[in-house]
Amino acid sequence: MAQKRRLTRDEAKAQTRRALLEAAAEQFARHGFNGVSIDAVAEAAGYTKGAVYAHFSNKDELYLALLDDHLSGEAPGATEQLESGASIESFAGDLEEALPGQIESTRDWGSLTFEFILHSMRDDSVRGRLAERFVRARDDYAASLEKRYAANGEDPPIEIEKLATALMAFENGLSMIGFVCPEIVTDGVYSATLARLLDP
Amino acid sequence: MAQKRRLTRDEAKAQTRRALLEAAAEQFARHGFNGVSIDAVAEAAGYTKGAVYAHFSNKDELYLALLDDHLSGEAPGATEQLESGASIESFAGDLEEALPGQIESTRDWGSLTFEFILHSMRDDSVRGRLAERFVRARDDYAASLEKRYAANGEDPPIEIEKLATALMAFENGLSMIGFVCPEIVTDGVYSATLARLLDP
DNA sequence: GTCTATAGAACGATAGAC
DNA sequence: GTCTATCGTTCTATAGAC
Repeated sequence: MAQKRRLTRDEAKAQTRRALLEAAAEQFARHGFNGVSIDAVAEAAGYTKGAVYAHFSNKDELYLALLDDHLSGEAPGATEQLESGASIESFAGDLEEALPGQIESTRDWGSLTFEFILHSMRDDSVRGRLAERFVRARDDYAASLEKRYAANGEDPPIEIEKLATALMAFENGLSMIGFVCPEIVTDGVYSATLARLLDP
Repeated sequence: MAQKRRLTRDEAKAQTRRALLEAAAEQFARHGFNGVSIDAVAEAAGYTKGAVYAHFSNKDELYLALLDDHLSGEAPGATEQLESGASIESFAGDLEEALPGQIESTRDWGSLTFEFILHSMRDDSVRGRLAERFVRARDDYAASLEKRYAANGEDPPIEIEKLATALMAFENGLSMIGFVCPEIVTDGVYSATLARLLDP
């Protein structure tokens, strides 16, 4: 309660909105769209249903607002490291070390993404928005790879865009498997596969 | 109505069960687990709730039965081809050709799978059962690979279990991306990556 | 007549909307 | 906080196979 009267009405409104969206993100990620009630979102944010309906006309709109938020935000990426030009082995090893923690820390983000993917299979407008984001991610990835190989004067083993797609597929797939069945995602799966795919 | 009175009780029961499972598969794929009521499943199959609860103790069990049904019917996939010892390139090429059709034909199953995975992330007993299936699939895959390399007198580029996990991750991830954003899953991504990963 | 798969009403809980 | 809808589940009655 440092400043009790420093927020204008609009600021307070924006703050409430943000709190509701954050709470919704966590709840949706944890329990799924249908598994979450407006009540639960409101309560998690420290408000009541009334606040939710003051900001979003219904549950679907809340969801779409969340999607937009999600899409404009940054995906957790390792791009800088890729471009740094460190050896493939050390790069892959670093990533591997970070993986278990990352799976845990990005669990919400990941399952929210999966939630969106699922929705996108049933709603074409959602699918389109998500697809745009995938294309952008692929292009970013490809650009990083390009830089990396150029800096080292090496040639990629597979055409660069294809390699980027393959890496995205592998990473997403591995994280999906890791959620369900961590016992088969043993030490070294990630780094060995990455090294194998990236090695010139 | 060819034969009105040729079904024994057991036959009728089995037929009902099959009809319920088929209806459930379609409904779940189209609307998601939480988006489908037991009533809807029953009606789609031409029965009522009573029939559903006579065959499955609850909604989760219905879902699990669906999973078992699918997984047991799917096992004979690319396995024989893998073991046949054909060259990696022709093997990968064959699979690639089959891919677009497969993505389309398994679209329903794909979204069901994701639905299941998401569900399993939120329910530990479901997660455990799904994880068992993943382990078995990984082991089967690894055994096929083992046979293949042994037959050709070659060595796998990565420890065989890790390779199997990586392939599963890649395939699942690629099919996921293909659902949302087919434009980045260009021709050759699958076969080139597969060849790269399998090449001794 | 007995048994049981199924129909369908009834119940308690919970949701979204306002 | 209320109102209405709907859900998963349980329970009971019944029709038809044995």
